[in-house]
Amino acid sequence: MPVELPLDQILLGDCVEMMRLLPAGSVDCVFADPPYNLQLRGELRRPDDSLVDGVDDDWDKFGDFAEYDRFTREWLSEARRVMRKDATIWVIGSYHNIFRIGTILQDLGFWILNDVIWRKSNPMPNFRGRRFTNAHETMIWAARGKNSRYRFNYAAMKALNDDVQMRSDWLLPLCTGGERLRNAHGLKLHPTQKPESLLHRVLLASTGIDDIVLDPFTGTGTTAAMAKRLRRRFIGIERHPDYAEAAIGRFRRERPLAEGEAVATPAKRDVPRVPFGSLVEQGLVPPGTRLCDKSRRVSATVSPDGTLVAGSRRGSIHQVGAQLTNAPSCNGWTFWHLEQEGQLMPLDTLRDRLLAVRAEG
Amino acid sequence: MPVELPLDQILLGDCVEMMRLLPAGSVDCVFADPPYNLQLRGELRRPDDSLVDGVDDDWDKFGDFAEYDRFTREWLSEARRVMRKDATIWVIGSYHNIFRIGTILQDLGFWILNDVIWRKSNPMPNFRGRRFTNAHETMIWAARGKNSRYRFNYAAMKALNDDVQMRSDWLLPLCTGGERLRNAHGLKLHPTQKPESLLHRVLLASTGIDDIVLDPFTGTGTTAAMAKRLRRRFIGIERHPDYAEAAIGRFRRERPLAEGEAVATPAKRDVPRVPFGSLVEQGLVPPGTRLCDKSRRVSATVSPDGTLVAGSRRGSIHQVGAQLTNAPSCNGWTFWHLEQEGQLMPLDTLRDRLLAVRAEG
DNA sequence: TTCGACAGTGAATCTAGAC
DNA sequence: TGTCTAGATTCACTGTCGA
Repeated sequence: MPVELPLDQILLGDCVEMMRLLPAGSVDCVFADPPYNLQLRGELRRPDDSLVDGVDDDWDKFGDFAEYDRFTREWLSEARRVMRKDATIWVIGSYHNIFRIGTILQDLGFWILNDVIWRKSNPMPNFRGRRFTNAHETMIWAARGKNSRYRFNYAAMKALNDDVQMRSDWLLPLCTGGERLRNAHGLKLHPTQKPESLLHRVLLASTGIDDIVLDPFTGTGTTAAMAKRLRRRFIGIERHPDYAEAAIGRFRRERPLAEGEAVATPAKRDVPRVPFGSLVEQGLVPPGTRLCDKSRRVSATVSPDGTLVAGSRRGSIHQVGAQLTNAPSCNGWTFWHLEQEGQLMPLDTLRDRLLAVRAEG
Repeated sequence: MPVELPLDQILLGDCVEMMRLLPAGSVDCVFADPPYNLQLRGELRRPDDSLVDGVDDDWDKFGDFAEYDRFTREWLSEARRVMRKDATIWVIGSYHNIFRIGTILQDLGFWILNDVIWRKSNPMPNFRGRRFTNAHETMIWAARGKNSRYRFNYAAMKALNDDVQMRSDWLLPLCTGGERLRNAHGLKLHPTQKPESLLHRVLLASTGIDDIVLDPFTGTGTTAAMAKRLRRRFIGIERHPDYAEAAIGRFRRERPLAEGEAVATPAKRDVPRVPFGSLVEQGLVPPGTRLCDKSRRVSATVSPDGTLVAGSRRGSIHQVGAQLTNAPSCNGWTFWHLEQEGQLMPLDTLRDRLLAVRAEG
């Protein structure tokens, strides 16, 4: 058994084998982004006929659920051994694998603290229109055991979120632009590089300065870079020589923030956007309601999906308003009115009411 | 075996036993809000409502997970039997139980379509400041099997969301105010009554008018009420007499939307088909018209029989479009454009016009 | 320099109906 | 059950190029 921890290094090799070389109870926090076990069946094209570059790498191929479960149990068991009693672990995944990971975490004795939703501000759309846009990924945050006295930097999280408690859903963009590592041909080096903002928040929430962070699936080293920037210590493991090399270079280039430097970058405020459909769903404008314009010249009926119907016309509040008045465009929020106690009230007013209620909550 | 389905009824009893009485392949959609086995009032109850022995913190013991898993496998297996081949199921839960449910769904052969996040606009804050505010619940939406040709009302969902694709994260408020059922003392009747807006969206997304919806854990009957309002058929099961009674009363009081008012935006596939030839016949696109793509890179001439000719190529608008772009397929309706007053207009727009004229005539 | 048009792209389990 | 084909299907953002 080695007595020294390989701090601030990225080890090349299989994560289970490499973790076996680490002493028990030696790390404060684990962040893991394991293969998702996507099962893509064929090629997918965008409506403009361009090809989607899907994840078809060998490292994401598993025979069946049993094989994936075995793999998951193995690396999670080893990670648990390496964790201090009060350490916590983050695991990120999608619906393909996250349920299996959550189950195994619980079975191994981890104590789930939160499931945190990474809401992507710019996800890939669903091109075939057969499902909801897959616009999020799930992270499970768990302590080593039920009685762990884990670290949660409550005040830092609150400060980061305009002085209200940080919620379990985080709105963050994908890793794009200059942050994305590319090879000599300009192609992305890794198909699933995570954004720095995500790891920044994870480490800020659950670790302290000089804490030891382990990432058993380092990839291109986003965790490594953020750990160094935030003055945490880091141990990385990566099986792929190309990824490991890129991560090592990235880690070396990264500069730690000056000691004591403010590290809280405020969260991007979620701009409230209210589709007309929300007013319908939430009962402020029930389906079947009759709307009319200010002068009661034209009218239309509200459908359950928030469209208006007027004779054979159906469409959004804006579209139907424009059609009925033969105008090129129309602001349905101010055009359409609701009768309440003999008074006509524009939809706009109702929307303001919904926003006011939300702001209170 | 009964020959008649107990439609628009709420059955009092254990959901597994009651589902056994239903014929296989008989329902179109299942919505289930199973018990979480949270520790309420210091008691931990098993799925069969028996009290867990000993201290009140036993949920982490493997034995209890095993018991919950057994219960979950049982009711999900029975639900699957009752589902039509193309039916879908929704299950809602939190991090306490949703990972186990997701794993078992997959193991039973269900095919996950989305995990949908209900983001609560007004969640309960975290009082101890030891975790992130638990501000969401997770729903899993799955088809009965991998090859199910399930229903997804894409156009209705898009309309509901201001004409952009509905995402997998939904912002909706908790069930409060007048919607919340209360007993004679003004106390809430059910600890986790779901908001009507949530079920409104679920049913609008995944069912059609007159579809049969099953809710094996009816509780106070939000699914029942929304099914009736939206003119779906309903089968409910509830074990607790107080809840069943409340749900039955609520279901009886609920009024369905008028026929037609319950209709949402139809899928484009369901709109009457217009052959391109009829645009030619009716003079909207006279024979000899020159069509081109959006960027005017390729062009073709319209024949009297509605085929296109480009050099030596002749065929349907789709075939010629595909050939000229070397694409495996092509939607001629959106690919080909007509020049009108210097502007390029897709054939799709002309088709919409023809349909509108027909509807009025 | 600035602006607009256009092209490119991201962890994706992505068709339906007739024959 | 398979085979064939008509035709349905995208959002937010970044970067480049040309005027």
